[in-house]
Amino acid sequence: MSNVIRKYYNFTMPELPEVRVVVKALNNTILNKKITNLIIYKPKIFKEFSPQYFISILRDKKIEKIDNIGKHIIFFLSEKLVLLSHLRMEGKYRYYLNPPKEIDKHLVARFVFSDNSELHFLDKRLFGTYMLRNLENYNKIPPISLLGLEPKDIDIEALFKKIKNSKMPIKTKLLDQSFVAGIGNIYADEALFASKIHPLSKASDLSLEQLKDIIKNANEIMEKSYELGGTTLFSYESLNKQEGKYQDFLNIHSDSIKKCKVCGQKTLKLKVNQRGTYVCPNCQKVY
DNA sequence: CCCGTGCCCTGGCGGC
DNA sequence: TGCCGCCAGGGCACGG
Repeated sequence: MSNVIRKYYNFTMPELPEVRVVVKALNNTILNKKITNLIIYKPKIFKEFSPQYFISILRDKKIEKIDNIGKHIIFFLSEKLVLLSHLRMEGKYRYYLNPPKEIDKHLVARFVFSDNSELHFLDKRLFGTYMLRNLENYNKIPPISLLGLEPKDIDIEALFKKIKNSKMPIKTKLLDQSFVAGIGNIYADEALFASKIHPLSKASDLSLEQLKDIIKNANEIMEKSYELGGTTLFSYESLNKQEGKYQDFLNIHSDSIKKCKVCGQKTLKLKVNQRGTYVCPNCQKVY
């Protein structure tokens, strides 16, 4: 089988539970603080406007609320300003009451607050993004307007209509944020494993019941992960390096899981849509 | 419209 | 030990 990958890597990125953990921590930390300065070290991730514009418009704004839609972190600021933050693979936040003098080499930007505490954004690969929006338009234009609903909110019947004619593998659909928001590579694998459905199953070949099962499992798995502080492998950390505990509960998406926890047979690592994909070929059937 | 491919970016790893 | 080149991936642009 040509799509069996023999090299093993352990990478993970923040998905919906991890983003929710970060948002919760931010709400507990920087709410109502006023930004007095923004210091940008890596301008590349500030999109659509110049870094200077970000600095000038964010200065003196108060952080009124932080929320997320799918994997996007949304900072609601005073004067109807909205700042979108996407962590992508390796973006992370750290908060300092007393900021260190030494600058981390991966430091992208420092938000300096009026009490002299600071929120730092770090990103090893500079895949993260910042975008500016306002309260009126932030959910009416991309990227937020393109997002589907999160598994907990989604209408399964409507979702089923979308895959009726889709020849794509079900895993590819689960990773499509306009189909369902928040599922990434780990939880797509975990949800499909829990549902005993092979990731390469053609989306149109699944029944309504099977789709219902996948979304229900995805929601339950991500909810449990959120309660445990998310999955920490290598790349992800919540605010201030706090680690999640869900990695202990992963059933398939890990290089260290060599044998299926259910049937004991050897697990496989495949590529689906360019994404590393873990599967139990015995438990997970191709439809 | 739907789908597949390639790009972005750089740390870390395999290979020598 | 050190250096080189490849690989990881979420979202988007682009082309068929």
